[in-house]
Amino acid sequence: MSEILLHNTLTNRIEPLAPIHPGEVRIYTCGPTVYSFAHIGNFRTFIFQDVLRRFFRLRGLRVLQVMNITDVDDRIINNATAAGVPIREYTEKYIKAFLEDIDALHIEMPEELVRATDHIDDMVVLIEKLQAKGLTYQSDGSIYFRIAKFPSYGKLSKIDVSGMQAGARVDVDQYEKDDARDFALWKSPKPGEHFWETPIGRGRPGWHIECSAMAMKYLGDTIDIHTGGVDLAFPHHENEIAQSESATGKPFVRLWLHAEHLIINGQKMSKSLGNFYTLRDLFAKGSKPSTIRFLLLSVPYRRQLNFTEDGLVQAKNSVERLRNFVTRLKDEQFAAGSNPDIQKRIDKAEADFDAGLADDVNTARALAAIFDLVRDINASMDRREFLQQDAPRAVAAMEKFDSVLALLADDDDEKLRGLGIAAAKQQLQPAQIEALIEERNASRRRRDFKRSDEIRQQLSDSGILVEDTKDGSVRWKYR
RNA sequence: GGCGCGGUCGCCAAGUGGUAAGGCAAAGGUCUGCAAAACCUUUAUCGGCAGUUCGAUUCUGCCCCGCGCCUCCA
Repeated sequence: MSEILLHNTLTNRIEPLAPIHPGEVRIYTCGPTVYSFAHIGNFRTFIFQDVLRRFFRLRGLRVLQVMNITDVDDRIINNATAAGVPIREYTEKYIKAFLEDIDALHIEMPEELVRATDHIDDMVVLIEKLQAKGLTYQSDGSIYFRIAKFPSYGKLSKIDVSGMQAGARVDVDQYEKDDARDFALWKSPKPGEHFWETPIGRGRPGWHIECSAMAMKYLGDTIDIHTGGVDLAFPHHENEIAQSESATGKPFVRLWLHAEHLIINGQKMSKSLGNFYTLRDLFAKGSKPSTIRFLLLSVPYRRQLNFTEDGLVQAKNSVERLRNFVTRLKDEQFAAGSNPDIQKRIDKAEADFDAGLADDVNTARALAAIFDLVRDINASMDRREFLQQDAPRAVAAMEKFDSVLALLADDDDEKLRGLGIAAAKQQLQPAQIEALIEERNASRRRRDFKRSDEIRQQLSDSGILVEDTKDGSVRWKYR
């Protein structure tokens, strides 16, 4: 097996993965800020890191992934204040929604899902460490990190910050800073605002310190991989580096992986353009979870993904093809024996799939390997060259692929129902469906095809596809 | 202006210095009572110009176009 290569934003090169702890990859992922429902772009990033961790596991590596939940920031405070509830209460519903969303998309739970507000003490300790080293200063009760004390500032994003001036396009944050580039580690409370009483004063943590504190607490001073959306490289990740490396004197992260953004019909997603979608929006409009997952993972993560209606249709049909194939493998009867060529073919597909993912998570290549296999095996089944012993092997290969892709389980309907979303057209109960199919079977037996076709049409109108198989049995599924 | 990404078949998209994977869609066939599924066949010379080379879509330069970041943002 080839070594796993990943693009490192820090060096702008493709580099081999070399875990610090042999056999275990430690990953920190910037999770959602729970001031609202996560949008579809967020999930592009989360699905990327899910594919990444699943691939590591397929390779036999252990994964220790930490994802944070930012449950305190300006928007949350403002919204909670407006709603007249404590921030913890305000964020609860969005955390719950987030968990439901990732479950619907088959995104695995990280080993540690941690909330910022549960780690205030850790952040305070880290800030104190920076204070002790003389890297900070106070202003109006807030504590800032002095960028000038960290000479390599900018190394991740390659941004030359020397030209940044206060007032220009830089948020002066309504506080007095010595240098526009400096960022807040700790913010003093505005009147009426929620605050924590700590040794470094009253207030709340800055956004960047939370990730540094939690990442190092759970993963150590130097972590293997840190992921996030491209927009986070500056300033968020840059600031994480400055804080963490100043505090420990060690490299903070070995590999920085940044997922490109998703755009909608060629335009940036934004509320003002009216093209801002949450997952639930798309589900409500009829998309299946598996469709979204396929679409979001089908384009390699470092490539911008243009999200379109057309793309949804294509993704849906592609998933269908994969599922149909597995159904055929399991349902069809094959002649006894095994075909050595088939095993070779499967081995090749597995090797290609692995090589694709090992090449900086090239999901397009990995998918091509699968579709190649699907076509070849379908053809060999048609030619009767595919034998009984081959079937379980092919199924096992598909399951192996699916341990990374997670698209085959036909549980879309169940997931949607779990979210309280059911397609309006699916009004028939399973018992009614079975009854109609039984009537259709009877019609067919007496060759009353007019009646049988009527019934199929009726079911079709309710979103149910009826298929007659070669062996005479009939099966149905939601479309 | 700085930094970065991209422009490959109708759509999505991989890829290599020696004439281009895969998926979706479309058309025509095979199969089917009809469908569905599946299979077969058909459909590109890789934004433009110049250069390097025996040979470039793949390297270099310039240009055009799209997008992102540089301020909160996955």
